[in-house]
Amino acid sequence: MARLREFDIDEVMEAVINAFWERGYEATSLADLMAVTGLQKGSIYKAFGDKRSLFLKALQAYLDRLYSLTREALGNPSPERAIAAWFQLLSDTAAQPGETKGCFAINSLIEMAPHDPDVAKMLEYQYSRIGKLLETAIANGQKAGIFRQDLSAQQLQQMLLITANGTLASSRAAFLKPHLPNITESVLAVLRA
Amino acid sequence: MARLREFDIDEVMEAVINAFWERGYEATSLADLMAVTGLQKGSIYKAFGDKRSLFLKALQAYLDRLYSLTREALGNPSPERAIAAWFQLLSDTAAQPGETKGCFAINSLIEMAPHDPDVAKMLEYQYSRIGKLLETAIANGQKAGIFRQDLSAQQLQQMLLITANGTLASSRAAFLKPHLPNITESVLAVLRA
DNA sequence: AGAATTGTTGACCGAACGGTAAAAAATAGG
DNA sequence: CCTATTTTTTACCGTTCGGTCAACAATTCT
Repeated sequence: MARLREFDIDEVMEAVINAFWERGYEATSLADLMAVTGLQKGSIYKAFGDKRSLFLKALQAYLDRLYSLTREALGNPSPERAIAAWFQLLSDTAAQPGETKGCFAINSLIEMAPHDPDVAKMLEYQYSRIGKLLETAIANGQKAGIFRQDLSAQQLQQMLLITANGTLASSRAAFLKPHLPNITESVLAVLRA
Repeated sequence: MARLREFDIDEVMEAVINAFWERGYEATSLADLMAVTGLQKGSIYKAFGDKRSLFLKALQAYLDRLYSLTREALGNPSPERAIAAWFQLLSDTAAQPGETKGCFAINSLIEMAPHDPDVAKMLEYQYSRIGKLLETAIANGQKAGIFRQDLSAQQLQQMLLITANGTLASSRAAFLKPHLPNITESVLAVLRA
């Protein structure tokens, strides 16, 4: 009953995610967003609301996609392969050769979580649901006798989550990227019984 | 032979460090810096140059102080106590109760390292010199038979550095802080032979 | 064809940004 | 006391910021 949208909303969202991912919220201006999307200011506001709303939607889309991929990886019936696949997933998204985008979630955690309750809540839920998947995989490994049992599944899950955060944070620095490939095998060595 | 400065330059630098530490480079305006220092714009420029120069000086001062404290902690003759003291130091600076400042170095790594070569170089050197101290402490523990030897001192050092990064990054989120106290003992458990 | 509705465009807004310069104030030496 | 020098203050600059609005274009239904 009216004029129809001229752009693909998913394509635009993808471009927006990449922009915020690379430069963060503060350093990404509306002019930048116009450039990467090819849209005018008015169209962006009509479709997504103001800058902050757009950012929150972009972050949520990123988190959902990452959670979905995490579930696939950690769903591997072999606990060891599940953990390895998960770390491989993190490396792939965070440390693509030539780029230093890191992880949109970690970047946002550091830039915004302390001062933006909405961002903090989104991330808290993300860590909660991923932590559950991780703990299950670890507990499976312990039951099978493959993983060490002197530390609880919860404790190991917390440590792996922190290590993952470290990997993702470190992938923002070109000079730390060479160290990252070793991490997966070190983590697995540490997990083994 | 002229008018003398009315403020203590170290006190002002301390206030500037805290401001950039808490909110990052982009989100800290000159108005903010004037507020926390009690100085006028002109005085800031006269004493430290423009905003970027001031930031670089603040970051460098922070890095030097943190390196000095790290050397003390890792200088403990007991390798196990050295590592424990170092993690305790990181916790103390990053996770003061009620605050979520994290680590100025990690915050800057994520916000600026990918786009600011000067910041990247400062951090690269910082990681290099701290990595050396860490590797020495680990190698000492291995020679003494206290630490595991199936992974090289270099590999363990890389993993501990990444884990430290994860701890510091995670301390920016209030909801992750409860997990941090367990990390030190987990790390030590993982290091032991 | 015309009315109603929605998307696109581009000009525009006030506020905040980082940065500058000239004037005023304060010190030290002659 | 006067001059030279440096800091402090204040007003001001051009630019960019996020955000708005009215005019125009395009589509669907009657």
